[in-house]
Amino acid sequence: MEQITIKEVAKLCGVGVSTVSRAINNHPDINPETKQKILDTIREYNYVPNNSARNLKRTDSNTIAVVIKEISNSYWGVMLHVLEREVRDRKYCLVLQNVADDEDEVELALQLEKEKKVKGIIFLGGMYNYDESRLRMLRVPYVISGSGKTVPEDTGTYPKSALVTTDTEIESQSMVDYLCSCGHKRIAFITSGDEGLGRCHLNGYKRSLEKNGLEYDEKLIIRLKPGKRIYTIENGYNCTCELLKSGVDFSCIYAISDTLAVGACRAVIDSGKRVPEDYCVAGADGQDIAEYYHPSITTLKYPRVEIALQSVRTLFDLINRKKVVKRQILGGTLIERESTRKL
Amino acid sequence: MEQITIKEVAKLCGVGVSTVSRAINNHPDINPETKQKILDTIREYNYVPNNSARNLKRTDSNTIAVVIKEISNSYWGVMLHVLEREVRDRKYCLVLQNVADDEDEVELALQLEKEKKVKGIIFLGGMYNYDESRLRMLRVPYVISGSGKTVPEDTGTYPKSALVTTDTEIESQSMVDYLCSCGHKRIAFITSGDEGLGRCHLNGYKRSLEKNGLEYDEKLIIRLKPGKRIYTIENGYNCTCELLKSGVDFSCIYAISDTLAVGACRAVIDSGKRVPEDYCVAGADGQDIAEYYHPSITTLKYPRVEIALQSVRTLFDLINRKKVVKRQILGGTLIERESTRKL
DNA sequence: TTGTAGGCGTTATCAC
DNA sequence: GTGATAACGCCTACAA
Repeated sequence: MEQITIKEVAKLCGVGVSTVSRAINNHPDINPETKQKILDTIREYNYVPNNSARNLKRTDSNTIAVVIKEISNSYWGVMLHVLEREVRDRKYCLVLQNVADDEDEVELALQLEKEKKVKGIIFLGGMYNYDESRLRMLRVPYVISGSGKTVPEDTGTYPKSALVTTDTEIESQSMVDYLCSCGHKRIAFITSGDEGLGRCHLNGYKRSLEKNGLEYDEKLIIRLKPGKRIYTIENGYNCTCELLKSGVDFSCIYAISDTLAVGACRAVIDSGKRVPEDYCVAGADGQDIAEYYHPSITTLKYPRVEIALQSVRTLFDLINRKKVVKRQILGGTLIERESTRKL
Repeated sequence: MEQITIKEVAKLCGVGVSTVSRAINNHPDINPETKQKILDTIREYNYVPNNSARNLKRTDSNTIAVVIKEISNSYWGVMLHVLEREVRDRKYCLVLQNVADDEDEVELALQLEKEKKVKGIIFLGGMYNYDESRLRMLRVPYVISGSGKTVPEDTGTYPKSALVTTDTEIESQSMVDYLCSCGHKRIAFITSGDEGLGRCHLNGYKRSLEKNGLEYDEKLIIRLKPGKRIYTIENGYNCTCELLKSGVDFSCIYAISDTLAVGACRAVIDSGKRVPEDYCVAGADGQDIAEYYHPSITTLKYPRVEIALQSVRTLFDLINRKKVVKRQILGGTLIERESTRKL
């Protein structure tokens, strides 16, 4: 069975290629009968238009690209779901592009733009240490969603980019503030060892300690090695086990993701201690599991659905050349649950 | 800043387009100096080849497509991660295509084949009620991974497809067998209401009851409405709450995913009862959370990494026209944990 | 309402 | 080694 092209469909129907094209693309100027006949033939011979050829010719492709840092992270789940739905509601297509830990998201976005003639791009995760000059080369609008600190200034007539995210540093600071207010003086901190997100969290942690007049102790900081799959329960479990074994004194563990916090809880439980009686545990990001774990886990609930929603809306505003807010910082909500208590 | 094409690069360097093409594609017959000069110019002017045009011309694109039923399901996490790595190790690219609950995966695959000239396709999830005649139209090799019951017979010279999965029905049956062996006589069952996976699970459940001489009671069956995001903790929680309120008599809950089981556990706990003392809970699929939940959850651990690995290997074997096993059924492992006990 | 022809950006096949 | 040039499959003026 060979590749069937528009030409052959035309021949099969005894019409010209343009007529077939018109039938496919719902152009108005076409005889309904011819159209029906063509559509039937297409069905019968299972003709599928070649999108590469289409994109080569067309200026608009009605597709939105989502570039995701480590797609295997469960954190993106709902967000992807929302994005998918919203984009589909607007009659656009979605293409997903994973970017591995050692890949450059901007480079991939540049490719995508050329290749798929995407109308816009949403960056999910990463985007801390990007090359701004490369980023400027993107001619399509884009939104940095759920991470990153800023977005280049506009140079053209219309705004081309926007940021929709939480402020990691402030959020982490508020969590540590809360833990301090509970009476904790030595808070172990599980964070990512990278210079992007991990650094922001750490800054927030340090700031809070300072504000609360507590001493910073490097021994309480656990830096997860950058590399694949940092935010796993297993990681949280293992490093907490080590911490417990190390004999370092602490009364509370704060992890920068709920999955890590789950691991931390289990490690405490397995060591024969209790949460929160012996050690308190707090997480961040607000995944479902924090709510349903036993004990339920105190966390910072990031407004993920809201972020996803605003990202799509903002992207379409950019596409439609409307005014947009360049930096939307959405606040998280600190949710006290069973895993923490006042000392 | 305008789109720069290969033509302009050629002009800029004072060479022909074919020479530029050779430089880009690492062809051997080219003067290293010219090549360097071209590469420099490309860098300077930020030329990015248009992949649509490439794909139009090229016969091979060295990309593998993964078609995923509901990508937002956390179950796929590790598998995606493995696939990504394996494909990259073989110097191929990966494109991800989500397929929503109401979309047809085969249709999307057909598109992908034409558009991206993919060398092969891996179907993740779904693929129970596909249109076999459409599936046969795929000319590239494909592997149905982690789900589905069978794969069409080969018609051509070389095998074109393969199946790598667990046997859902048998797995579910073995879990219910186990629960029966613990002394449970009334096992509530949380499953998906669809005709694919949900049906297979239900068959296994029924078979086991029969084998163990137990009566099937429709009141114990909770069918989650097909639609978006079935496998959420929240779903498991809500339907268990209802079940508990309904007053139906049972001693054990078996849910077809670990996330559902987590929700079930929490519902039991919130109702003031204990797991496993008052109600036993078992899950299936073997996600991390089942191991780290408190209590840890008895589950069927599907060999997800193994399935992903075998899927890639098999796909590349198909691509390279090697012999392959058409149906690889990998067995799951029943892991007894804290959430169940002998009555 | 329909058909013809040119071009989109690239690669491959030729000559040179 | 290099440079024209013909495809690749589609869309869209423009002509009929």
